Amino acid sequence: MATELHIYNSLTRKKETFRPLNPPFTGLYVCGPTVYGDAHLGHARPAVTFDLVFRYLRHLGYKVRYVRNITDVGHLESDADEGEDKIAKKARIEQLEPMEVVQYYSDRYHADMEKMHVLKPSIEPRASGHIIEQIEMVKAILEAGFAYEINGSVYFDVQKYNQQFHYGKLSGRSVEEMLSSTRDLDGQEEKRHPADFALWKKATPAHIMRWPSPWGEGFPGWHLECSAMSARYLGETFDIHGGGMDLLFPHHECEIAQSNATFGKDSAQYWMHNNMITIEGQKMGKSLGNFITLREFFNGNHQKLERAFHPLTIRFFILQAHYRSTLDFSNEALEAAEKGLKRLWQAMDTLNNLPAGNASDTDVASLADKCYAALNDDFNSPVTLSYLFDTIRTINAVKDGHESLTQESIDNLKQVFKTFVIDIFGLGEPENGPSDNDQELINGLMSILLDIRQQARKNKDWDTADKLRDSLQKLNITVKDGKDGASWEITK
RNA sequence: GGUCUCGUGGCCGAGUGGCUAGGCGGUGGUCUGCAAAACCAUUUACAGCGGUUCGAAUCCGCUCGAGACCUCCA
Repeated sequence: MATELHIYNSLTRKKETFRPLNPPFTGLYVCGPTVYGDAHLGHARPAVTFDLVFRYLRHLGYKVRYVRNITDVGHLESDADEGEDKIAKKARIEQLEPMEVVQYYSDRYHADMEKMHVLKPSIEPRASGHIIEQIEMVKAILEAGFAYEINGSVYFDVQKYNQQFHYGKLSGRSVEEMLSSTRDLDGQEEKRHPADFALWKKATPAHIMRWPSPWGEGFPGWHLECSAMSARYLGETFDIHGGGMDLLFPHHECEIAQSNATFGKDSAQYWMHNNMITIEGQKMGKSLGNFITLREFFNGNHQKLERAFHPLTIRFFILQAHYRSTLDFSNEALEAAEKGLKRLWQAMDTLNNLPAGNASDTDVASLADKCYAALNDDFNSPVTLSYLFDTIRTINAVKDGHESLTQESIDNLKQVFKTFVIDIFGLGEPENGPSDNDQELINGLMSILLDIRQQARKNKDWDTADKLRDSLQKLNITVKDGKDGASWEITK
């Protein structure tokens, strides 16, 4: 049973015991979104994955500084010189100021994240706010001799770097391979080597987002921002760097190179990569155009969606798979997730009203240990959930009088469920219903209606009873007849 | 073409040398005026072929299939 946290490190390709550099402080950096469109399901994966990491580390007592950037500049359409900045392109199309685009989509991103119970990071820096840091880093790399300037742009000299360091250590590639396999792209004649990448790009006259620099007006390269901002807020070396698997190469490989070129050492100890979400067996991504935005999931407004799904269903769906596995989207899978989540919520409800017995038939004390062991094993959320679901069977058995639990056991379970479901998994049932006053009123009215219906049922006046039930159903209120009278629930 | 990952029951998904996660669906049942909901029980599996082993879904090899990265992508 793992009592210490183990993390799969992409850099070493194995699970390692987590040992922060300066406990209890822990630094976590995750590559955030480029805000030029609404976030889609794929974006939810790293957000939820690293939200779990953030929550769990905090739960374990670490003082976590979680930095997740917003890319608002420097992210080119292609790596070639002629590439257009994604933000600027969107701004041009929509006739907006680039920062207007950034603000608009950042706000929407935040709203989506909040609905999915993704906690805000400790710091959410924007690339455009750290131009100075990036210029300083370019200077340092130039001084160290690992970059060259040409026509107002600065490129990282991969070959030279590779003589002293290992370019490709993260992605398992060699520079020689890259030479032979790199495709020919237009506009690369400036580079000395196809694998070289831009640290600073000269702005063409048409380029809107530009800043002065020692090399003339331009803008920073995409890979640079994460290196500069992580160093700024977490130091030259820090604990965990996360992101999607598709960023492993070249983005993270370049980050490692930049850090080594600047500071002579790797930035992050542990590299974590979440796997992709697929749709019909293929990666869901911007370039393939097969993505469904989170908003579309929330309102059901997409051709491929049979209906809307609650934000927390999306969250549960993601947590039900291990973060390093691909996860295939389908309506059926989401419906299954929705029902599973409901079962979880219902059990927690049941737990609050469970009658205590004199003895416990089932040992529930080990539940917490098992859950911790699963999470300590590289954040294995699906196994943790399976333990909780096993326990739900016991909870229901107690409710039905088939088994019994002592008050102590029940309190223990309440604590464990709260800890894991709400605190760590962030799956607390939302109370987005009416305010307390309104709720009291509704409860009172419902109680009157159900009384009337009960009376009708007693009189075998099925017409009245069913009419009441059907009318309430139209208001999305489901009446459930049970042994001890009827209960109701607002569905939707 | 290169690098890598993966192929688990109707579906989604864990596990990873022996003790058959879990969810959803299906089926049977409890409850019920009926229904719904809920609950209980139950069902089928490890792509194929070889090898290692007392024993493999789990290790090795091959075959077939899928995907990711190599270009922007979470």
